[in-house]
Amino acid sequence: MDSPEPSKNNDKGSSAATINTSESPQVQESPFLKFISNLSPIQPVKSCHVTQGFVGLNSPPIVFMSPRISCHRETKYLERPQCTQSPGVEISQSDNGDKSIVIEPPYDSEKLRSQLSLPGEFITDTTLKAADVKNDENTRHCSPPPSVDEYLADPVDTDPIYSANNPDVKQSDDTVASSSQSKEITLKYDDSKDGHGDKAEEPLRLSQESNKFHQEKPVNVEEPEKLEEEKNDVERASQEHTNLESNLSADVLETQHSHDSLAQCAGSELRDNTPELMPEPMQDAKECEDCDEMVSTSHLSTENIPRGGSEATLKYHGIRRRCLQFGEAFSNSLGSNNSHMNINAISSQTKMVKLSGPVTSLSTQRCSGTGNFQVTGCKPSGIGLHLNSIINAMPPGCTTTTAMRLSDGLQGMKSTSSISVHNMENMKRCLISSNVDGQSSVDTGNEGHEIDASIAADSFISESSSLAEHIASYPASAHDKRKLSPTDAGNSEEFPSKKKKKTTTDENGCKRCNCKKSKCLKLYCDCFAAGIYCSEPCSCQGCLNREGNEDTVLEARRQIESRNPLAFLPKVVQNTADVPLNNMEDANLTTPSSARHKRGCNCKRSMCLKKYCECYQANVGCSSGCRCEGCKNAYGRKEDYVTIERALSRERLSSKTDLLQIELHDPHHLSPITPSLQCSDQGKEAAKSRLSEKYLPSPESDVNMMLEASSYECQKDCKNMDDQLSQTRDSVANVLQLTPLSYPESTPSASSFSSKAKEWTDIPQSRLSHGTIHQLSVGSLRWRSSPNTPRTGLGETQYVPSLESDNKLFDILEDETPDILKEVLTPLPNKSVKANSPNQKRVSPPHSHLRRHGLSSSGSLKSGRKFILQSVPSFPPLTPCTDSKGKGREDLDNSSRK
DNA sequence: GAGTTTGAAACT
DNA sequence: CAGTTTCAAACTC
Ligand SMILES: [Zn+2]
Ligand SMILES: [Zn+2]
Ligand SMILES: [Zn+2]
Ligand SMILES: [Zn+2]
Ligand SMILES: [Zn+2]
Ligand SMILES: [Zn+2]
Repeated sequence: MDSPEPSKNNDKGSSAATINTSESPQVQESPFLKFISNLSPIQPVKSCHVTQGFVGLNSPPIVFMSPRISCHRETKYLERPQCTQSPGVEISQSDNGDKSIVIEPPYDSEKLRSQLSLPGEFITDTTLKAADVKNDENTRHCSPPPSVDEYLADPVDTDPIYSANNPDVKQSDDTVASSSQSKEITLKYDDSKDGHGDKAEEPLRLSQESNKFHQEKPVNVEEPEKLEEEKNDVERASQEHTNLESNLSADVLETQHSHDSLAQCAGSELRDNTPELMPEPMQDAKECEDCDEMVSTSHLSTENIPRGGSEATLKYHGIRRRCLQFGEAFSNSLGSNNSHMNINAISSQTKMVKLSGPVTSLSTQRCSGTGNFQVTGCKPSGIGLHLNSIINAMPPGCTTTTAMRLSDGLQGMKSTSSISVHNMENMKRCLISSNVDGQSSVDTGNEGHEIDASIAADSFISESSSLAEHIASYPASAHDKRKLSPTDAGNSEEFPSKKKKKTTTDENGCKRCNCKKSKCLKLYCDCFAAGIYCSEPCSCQGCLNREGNEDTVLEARRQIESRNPLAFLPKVVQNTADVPLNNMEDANLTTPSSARHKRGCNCKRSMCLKKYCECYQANVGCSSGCRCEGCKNAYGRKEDYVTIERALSRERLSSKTDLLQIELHDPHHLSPITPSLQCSDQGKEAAKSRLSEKYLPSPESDVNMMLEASSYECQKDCKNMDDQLSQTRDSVANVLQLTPLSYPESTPSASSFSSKAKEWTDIPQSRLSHGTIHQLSVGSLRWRSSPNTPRTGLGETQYVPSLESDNKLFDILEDETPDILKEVLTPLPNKSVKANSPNQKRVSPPHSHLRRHGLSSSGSLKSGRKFILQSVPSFPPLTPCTDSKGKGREDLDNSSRK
């Protein structure tokens, strides 16, 4: 599990810096190499993941059951908060693995594109650091800004987007450091991707090379410093952000255009996430910046700092990547196989985490031995820790975003593996921000750099099975140990400093539990449910969900799992369609829509317009699996979803063969298809976009569950990270802890989980591979073939066999659409909103964005639809997003209700 | 901050 | 599997 040997070697040499060095040397040479380098970080991880991945592949539950690797165990620890890093790592690993194994050229290109596009957005959103700003500027130059809104607009889906986009972002950030170069680099990547596109070789190369580059890029110390300064001026940044955002968005768009497929996937995610991020990020960013600065100054060298910023972005990227990866995997037969592998690994990892709960510490220690230094090792380990850390940071509230965050974190971890303290801090920041919702984007600015690499890596990893390996490696990372040792533990409740917030949301924006009777060992507890240990911010009474009680916690988990094996899996799953390169926007739209709850909600009075609704809280629309009454879910109505599914199913049936052929022959042709979006313009649009994008298939069945369990691991990592930080800077440490230092680790871990979960879901599909693939192709075909299909389909689709429910819905959908449309109409709100909601980071309701996109993007088509498991965090709450998003709908709901 | 509402989780 | 109870968050005031 510790597999990340390579990384370890690097790490051992020296902390973060060493890592960079090790990798950097080779990479720098060519732009391609840079791309690769970005990706590369993942590679090391890959190896690790792969091993794990294989182990855990098949049965997620197994993961819990068998802790193979000590490392895994470490990860198990939930420390959570810092999800960003760890997730990122895992993702990266997964990506790498994928690449190495199968690699699908198309995917890579897409991923890259998506990443690229995302970064810009993130950066803009985050407005975090100067670097970000620079990036933005760069991006501006490169690309036209038009679509910025779109990204921002879709707050909900943002998470996935981030993951996908992040990688790009990171790159951009790095480039930013260099300044102008960033654009070029991204472009280069795209080009390379495009050129190689289909070839597996490229992906592999990328991963390796990317690693080098990653290290190198991060290395750019100069930028980091700048960033720090800028961070100080966070407020300024916020102002700038707006500007940047526009710029970034433009950039992103450009990138996306180049890489249609990737961009699309990422875009959708980004949109969703970004909105969320936007709002909170500002606040978080400020805080984070302070922290970052502190950290950077004390511990991190300039290099690290930049990474930190990037880390945040990375988190998101990781998520995105996952999506992308999955999608890619689906598209390619090989990819599908790989996805399975990854998934398994993930599941195993998660399991490991649980089991390891106790064990974890040991494993982590081992890994941690390498500690910060081990790049590779750290990454993997970091992932585990990340999850925990992330979780800790964002736990309950963050839920939806958490998954994203986690993934991001993992990515970040991976990319930065070497990062050490700065990264950690960054991660935390990121986490926090991410937790908030979209806000994370603010911080992410810096993160973007890392993210790019991590993202790419993630995507690759996911495809191959590398994820597992990566994950395994995690534990090794020192982070876990440190966190654990310190104690995180305890922390939570007692520590005075941090906890201001009894309320669910942490300062960071992360939410914490307030359990009084459940001892935090039941799913009633958000922390426990998220797979993370309770921490400082928690105000729980009689809490047994602490690091020290690993055994107890594991037992509780096992019991619950025995009842419901899916209990700790990610609640939200995404169907991602492989978006054709052409329509990034569409992809974005799709992603958001695609995500849905596995179980669905059972709302009777809330109309799915308030957070009482899990779907809404997770920023996802209701689906056929929901039993809600009078659903008005702002993210998507059940009816709409149903109708779409039906239509799709019909289309599939009718045109499967045709479509398949088409896709095979001309994957790229898709473009024209936009129809669905256009058609859907009105109320139904949203639903269509979702369905179409996603794929109709019932989310549950198709979508796999993500594993959240891993969160514990993350926490450990986070703790370790925290510990380290604390050592170096007490004052800073305090701050971090309060905020959730989960640091980078936390996010990564989360991401890892999410990624894992995704993998799981994917895997089944992959196994089904042919079947799933077909679907994808079909989906794409659908769009292409019948732009109108959605509508027509809807009307006709009623038959749809697959759909269990909901013919009625179908009808209804048509009528209801207006509300949605309204939302859609208001495109800007999301953007504007994001920044604001201080209290919580709410993700602005996706609809507007999505729909906008759908409408605007017109063209997007999704060549293939894949179900991606987004790792939607088990906790939807994480995000702050809810507010903004929720508000719109809520208002409506309220009025409607009474 | 107290009190109410809500729907999931847990239990029967 | 349904019905009920328990629970903690979301929401309201
Ligand atoms: Zn609790
Ligand atoms: Zn708690
Ligand atoms: Zn607790
Ligand atoms: Zn609902
Ligand atoms: Zn629902
Ligand atoms: Zn609903």
